[in-house]
Amino acid sequence: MRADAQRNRERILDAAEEVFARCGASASTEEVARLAGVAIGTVFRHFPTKDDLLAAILKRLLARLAEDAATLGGADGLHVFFRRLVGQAAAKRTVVDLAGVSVPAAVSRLDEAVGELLDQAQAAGTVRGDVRRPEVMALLVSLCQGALHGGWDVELQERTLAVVFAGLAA
Amino acid sequence: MRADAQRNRERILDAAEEVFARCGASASTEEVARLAGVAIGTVFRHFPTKDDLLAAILKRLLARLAEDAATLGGADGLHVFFRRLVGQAAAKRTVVDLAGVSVPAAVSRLDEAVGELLDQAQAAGTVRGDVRRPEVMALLVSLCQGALHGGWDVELQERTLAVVFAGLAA
DNA sequence: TTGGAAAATGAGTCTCGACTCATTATCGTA
DNA sequence: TACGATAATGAGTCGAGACTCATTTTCCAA
Repeated sequence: MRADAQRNRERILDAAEEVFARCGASASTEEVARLAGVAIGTVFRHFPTKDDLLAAILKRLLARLAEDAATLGGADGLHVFFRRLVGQAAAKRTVVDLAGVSVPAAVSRLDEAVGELLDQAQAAGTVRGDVRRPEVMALLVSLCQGALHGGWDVELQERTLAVVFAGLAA
Repeated sequence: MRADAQRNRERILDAAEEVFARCGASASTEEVARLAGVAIGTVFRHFPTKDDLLAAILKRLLARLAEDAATLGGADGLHVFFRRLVGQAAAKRTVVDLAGVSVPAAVSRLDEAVGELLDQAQAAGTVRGDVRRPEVMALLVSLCQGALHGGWDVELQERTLAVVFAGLAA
């Protein structure tokens, strides 16, 4: 790949991440091109359809989240991760919006990272033993959706998470 | 209002409820008109914009939910309501989709009904005393969103709700 | 029964956004 | 440097869906 093409590809991904984070997946490709400083045709050369572009940034975001999760651990790693993710949900609409576009590999990596955090929390006794990964992911996703659509303030978020944490511990 | 106008208004509302439940708020007004058996112009005569139509059915749905909640009560009324609502979330996309369209009065009636259920559950000791209405609503909304976008099966739903119920009780 | 107001009709307008492609510009190699 | 391959450009096409309005139909009160 030529150097200019490589450079533009990066610019487009960065721009797309910002635009979709701000306006959700319904933002126009035109807007992405404008922010990236390239013509609309260039965006479509790199990503033949809008879905391809969405999939690409979703993949990046999920990979970043998995990485982030991997740096956490110990008794309350899972709790920290929950709090962090839910707190960002409103700002990063993208992850939350994208029920349609799926990136199996990236999702499963995140899934594993969360499983790891869960194992550690259970070993430390912060989370009871019969809780399994699927419901933890379900709760995480639900809370992110809820936070995004509900516009929670910090206190409500904390109170809501407190209930869930109590449920995981009880 | 003339009799035929009244009749068509009802037909349109019923059709809209079904169409938006099936396809979400992005379904076209044309589709609603077709199912209602009226011309597109008739829909716009009754509801000048698509948002007006969405607001109208949202109002009906919320009123129905509030009514439904009012018939429940006792120690596990809140729990039954949660299970019922989350179970329907995937089928009734409409309520869940509609972050944008708001119908304050209808929402606050639902809010009150849930508050009533919460009071009774707390009186019965099924839910601990320091839990408040806002986080209960937040959890309810989150779980509906999660169930819709995640496509949960019955077991996952039950396991997820079990964690939340434990958190409310603990 | 009938006159006119209210309502319904549906082809047409308008906007918006995804996507195309002929043309022009840029890169990297020989 | 020169040249062909690769990439960028952006005006234009296309389809979809919200909304309009001149015309026709239906209702109902006198």
